[in-house]
Amino acid sequence: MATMKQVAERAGVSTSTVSHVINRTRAVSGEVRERVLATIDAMGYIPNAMARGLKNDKTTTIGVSIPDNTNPCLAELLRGIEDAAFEVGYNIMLCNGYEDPQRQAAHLRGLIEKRIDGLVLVAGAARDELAPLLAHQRVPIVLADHEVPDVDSDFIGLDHEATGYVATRHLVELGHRRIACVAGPEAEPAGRERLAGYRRALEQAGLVPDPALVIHGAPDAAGGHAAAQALLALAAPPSALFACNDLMALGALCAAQEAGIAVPGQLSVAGGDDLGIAAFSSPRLTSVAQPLYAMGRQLAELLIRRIRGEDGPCRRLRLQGALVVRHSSAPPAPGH
Amino acid sequence: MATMKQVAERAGVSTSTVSHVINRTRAVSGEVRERVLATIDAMGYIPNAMARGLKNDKTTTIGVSIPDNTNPCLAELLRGIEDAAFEVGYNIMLCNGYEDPQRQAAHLRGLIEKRIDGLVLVAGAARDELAPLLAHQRVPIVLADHEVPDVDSDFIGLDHEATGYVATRHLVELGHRRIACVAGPEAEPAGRERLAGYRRALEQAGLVPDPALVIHGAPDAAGGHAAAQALLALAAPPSALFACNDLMALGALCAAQEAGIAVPGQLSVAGGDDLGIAAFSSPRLTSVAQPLYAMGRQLAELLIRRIRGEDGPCRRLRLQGALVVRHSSAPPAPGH
DNA sequence: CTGTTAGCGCCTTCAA
DNA sequence: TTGAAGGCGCTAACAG
Repeated sequence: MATMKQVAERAGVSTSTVSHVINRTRAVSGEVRERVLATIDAMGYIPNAMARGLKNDKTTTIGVSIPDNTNPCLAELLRGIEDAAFEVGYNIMLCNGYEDPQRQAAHLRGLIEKRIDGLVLVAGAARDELAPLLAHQRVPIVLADHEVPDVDSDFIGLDHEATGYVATRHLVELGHRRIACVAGPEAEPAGRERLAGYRRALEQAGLVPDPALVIHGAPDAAGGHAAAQALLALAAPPSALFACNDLMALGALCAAQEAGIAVPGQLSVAGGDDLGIAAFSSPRLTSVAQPLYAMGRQLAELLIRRIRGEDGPCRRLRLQGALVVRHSSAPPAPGH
Repeated sequence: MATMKQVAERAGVSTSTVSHVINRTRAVSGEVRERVLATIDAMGYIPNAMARGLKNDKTTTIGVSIPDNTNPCLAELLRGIEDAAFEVGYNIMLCNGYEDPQRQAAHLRGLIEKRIDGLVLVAGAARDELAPLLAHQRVPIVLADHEVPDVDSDFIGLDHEATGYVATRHLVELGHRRIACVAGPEAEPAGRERLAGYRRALEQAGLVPDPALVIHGAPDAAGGHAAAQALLALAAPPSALFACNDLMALGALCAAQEAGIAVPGQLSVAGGDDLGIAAFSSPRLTSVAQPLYAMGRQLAELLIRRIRGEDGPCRRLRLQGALVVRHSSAPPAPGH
């Protein structure tokens, strides 16, 4: 692989001249400039970012630590980050943490060795193991969706409480009185907030939340399926159900279909992410769309602004979702 | 951020000693070793991979160029790559190419500047724009699933033809005679191969493929929905349908439900990826599971072996899928 | 067992 | 308008 020195020799100039024509950092005579450019082209010379970075103390690379890129929501977020970063010349180093503190710490260590300019952190797991690593560095960090108590980084998240509220209010307005909630694990903050929104909507409508109608489970299709199954087997089953995320909602749809319960005829279902596939489920799912892609973009943009030296107090942003009504929700059957 | 020189001064030794205790690359007296380790710890020193890489001419980073990390299949592949790479100390730089040659070329250029040790390329778009960039470098490359005519890289892909064959044969064995195919864009190699497998299964069963039963469309849920709609509106609609991928199959399920066609009662549906959500669609989807995660792992492992100097002829591997029968396929209704 | 030294490829004063 | 030279942080001969 050609080096700048080789280019310089071949073009009969000094390396500093080559450097300057590449970076347009000082005037170079037209003739010399052409010659240098020509030999760069002929040799297929491409600057070495390691050498450059060593000098300038930057890598134009940002790390992204997320629980699992396979989660459709995170995939969308990741895409937003990559797009925004690419537009301003940054690359993304992807790290799947799987909620495993050990693994996250190992990843972070690697990222610091490689001197990433900044980090987007979707901190699923505890941050305790990360603290010692971060102690001596000053890597700009933006937190995505999951806040961390004792840390003063910029934060952009979703308004989960509003999501639960909006979805549930929709069901209330349709006329439902017995509305269940298919919730994720109790330990998960996002799910807990959505559940809180669900409760607020009920209370506001003068309905007393029935504890039997809230079921916690794995935040995936299997969890939603199991929860819905349990709900439908109740002596007094709900006429509507809010699932804290779309995967659970889809699982609930599956359970209803298998139990011979018509959706939305006998059971209305609303989800909470509006995944792409939600628009084509059977029936099409009513959900609350989350601006994940936009959030990814904003995360990257904010981080890069910080990297470039913008200071000021930490930002704290909560992005709003938007209810999308489709065919899985309707007024309750007369009897209910 | 502390440097090795600072550690050396503080510990009262030379930088080479520090280097050697870090890399265990020559004997160091126990006492000195302890002292160095202690000050490294105290100062929170973390080696600079740029400097190290500049010296050793490597980055322990591999680039991954894929069309779109949001595609569930690619997300799974990506996860496999990241996992396998992480296990041996490599990081992943993610680049979404979106089938855009310009963008892919820009990404590749950036990756070369950063001197990635190797590249996993899922070459959606043309490789023509990449060739000039690669001309002067010798970056190990492994191709994933999409072959490139005039290139001699290792290749690991899926056996799409077999996928189409297996899914279709399953429908044939169920007793179906009029079997449609919901295919992706004609230009897409993977889809074309699956379609070929579909045809082979029909011919082998002595059935004459009816051109009216093959519909090309966008390879997503919307495309599958539209195709199924058209199929169901036919004077002589099919009693079964093979969708080249799960997203299309899910779209087809949606279209059938909306048309009041029972699945599998009046229409059997089989897909081709076995996405996670396929296990919980309504009804649960019969599909052909693809070993995407394993493929990602193998891709990374092979690439890293090449990076580490293993030579030998180019590998060419085709991984097999496995039929998963669920509730969307059944024998045809007596009338058919 | 330990230190000195010469680069890796690039940028950037400082001189000319 | 151009070149020479030093140094970014680290590794690896080469000497002791």
